Amino acid sequence: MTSVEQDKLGQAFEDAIEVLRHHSMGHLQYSPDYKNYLTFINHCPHIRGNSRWYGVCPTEEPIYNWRTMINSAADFYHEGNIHQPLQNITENQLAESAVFQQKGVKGRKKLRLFEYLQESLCDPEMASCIQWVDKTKGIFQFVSKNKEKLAELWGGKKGNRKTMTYQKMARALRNYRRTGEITKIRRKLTYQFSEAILQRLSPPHFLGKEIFHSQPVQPDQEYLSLNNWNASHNYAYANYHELNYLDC
DNA sequence: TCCGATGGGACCTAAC
DNA sequence: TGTTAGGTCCCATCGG
Repeated sequence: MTSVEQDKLGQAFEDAIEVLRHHSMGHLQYSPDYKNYLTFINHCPHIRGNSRWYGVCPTEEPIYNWRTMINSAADFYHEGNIHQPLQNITENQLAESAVFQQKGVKGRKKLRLFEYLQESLCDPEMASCIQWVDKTKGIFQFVSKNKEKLAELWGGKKGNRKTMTYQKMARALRNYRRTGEITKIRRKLTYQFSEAILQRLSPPHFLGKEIFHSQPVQPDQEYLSLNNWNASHNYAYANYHELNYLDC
């Protein structure tokens, strides 16, 4: 890495720290700085293992659901409203954006399956259908007894003609393997979100700081630690192209 | 052996 | 009109 690149890297990280300071002060904003932070963290896994930076991460959960925030903020970001502080957004706006209003709203993204699963995982009422196995690693499991119910709700949300079944939903999940967004764990009804998806849908501190640790993969480990995800799947998420010049 | 879970090919649909 | 994401159908294999 050249000195110029090092300077850019340092500046990016300083920006990231500044964003986290804003978060810890309760001034939650989705800004390009925060996006840069996500980009930076994703590209520089060695930084994650540096306990020096843990101190800047707030431990308490924010008032708003972080995933909803990110979804909403992403919409505003894409729509060019990046300078609008999130605290100025009404709860209705947040809810509307989180659901993504898949039909008839121009510019809204369709609700994707992994987003629906994330929503369900954060919904206590859905705990009988789907549960976290290891939230920090993004591993979740369908509840055998009620997995069909979850599938039906997903089908209903999509407005499918026919009843969605777990089998069909699992088929859709398998398609995520091609992109690396979700992989199947060699355990019954168990899947794992990719690091990119987790970081897109939730900020690191919301998932717990374990996400930053470099955990050695045990030979008998059935799932990948998040820090080994990219190495295993060579998956470059589209949002992270900005800092490609930084050779972390 | 049974049955649920899993895997995948092929094609279709709808939104963008 | 092409691409993307997901739905649908169907069949094979695996494992408890």
